[in-house]
Amino acid sequence: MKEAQAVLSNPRSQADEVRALQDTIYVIGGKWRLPIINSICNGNRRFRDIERSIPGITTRMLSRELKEMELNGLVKRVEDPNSPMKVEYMSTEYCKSFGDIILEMIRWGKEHRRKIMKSRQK
Amino acid sequence: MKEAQAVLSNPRSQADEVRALQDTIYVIGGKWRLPIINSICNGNRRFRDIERSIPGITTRMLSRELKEMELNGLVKRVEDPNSPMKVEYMSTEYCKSFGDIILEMIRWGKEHRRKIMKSRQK
DNA sequence: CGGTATCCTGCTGGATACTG
DNA sequence: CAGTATCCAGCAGGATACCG
Repeated sequence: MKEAQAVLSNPRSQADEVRALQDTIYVIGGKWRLPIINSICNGNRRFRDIERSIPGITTRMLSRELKEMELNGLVKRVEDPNSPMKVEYMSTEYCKSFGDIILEMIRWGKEHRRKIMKSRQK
Repeated sequence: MKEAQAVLSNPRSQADEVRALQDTIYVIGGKWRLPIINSICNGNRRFRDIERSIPGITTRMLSRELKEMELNGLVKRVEDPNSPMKVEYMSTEYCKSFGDIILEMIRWGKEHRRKIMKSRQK
């Protein structure tokens, strides 16, 4: 089974991979984590800007996620001492480490939509 | 703002990207989809093999996901007419299209674990 | 082996209103 | 603008038992 040899890795490394996959899913779990990370990495810094950039999100969810993301070092919250109404959320290196995953997912989503469109035209 | 120019895309394409991202999240949502896809793409075909390859999953969740994945064309369920106890799940092209996403997530998970280990050693 | 059937809990997330 | 506070529903998911 030459093909199997090439495709399959040994059981041990496979177990590592499932675990790694599950870890990642855990960290970015939920509907909103990745879209928020994406938005901030795209340059949005203000609460309302982030909110507006993500269709369907509510202030409550955004608030909650941002708070937890700050705790986890995913974003930095910077409050202007002069006017507490001016807050900025900055992305961190940790935040940026999800870039490739997000890119792949965007790519997949676009491809997916293209295929749906095509099959509709028939 | 040359740097911003390079980093940021225009609003219209950004909106497309969020949408694509959200579509993808919707399709692979939940704890189990990707691990199951991964397992099957790794060559596991039998129910119990898939189950054993994914830590923490229950027969109920696996059963449910497989059923829905079959409906969505993510896997093909092949039943041996001679012995109904011999069933095989086969991956499809659609299933394989998640390969890159899974790869990136495994990569991230491994890197993440390495960093956790490192910071513990200090 | 390859699943179903029940029962149950909690958390994710939505709606809405309110605040400094 | 930048959030909090409440209230509430639904369903993802866990535990356990059972079946052909």
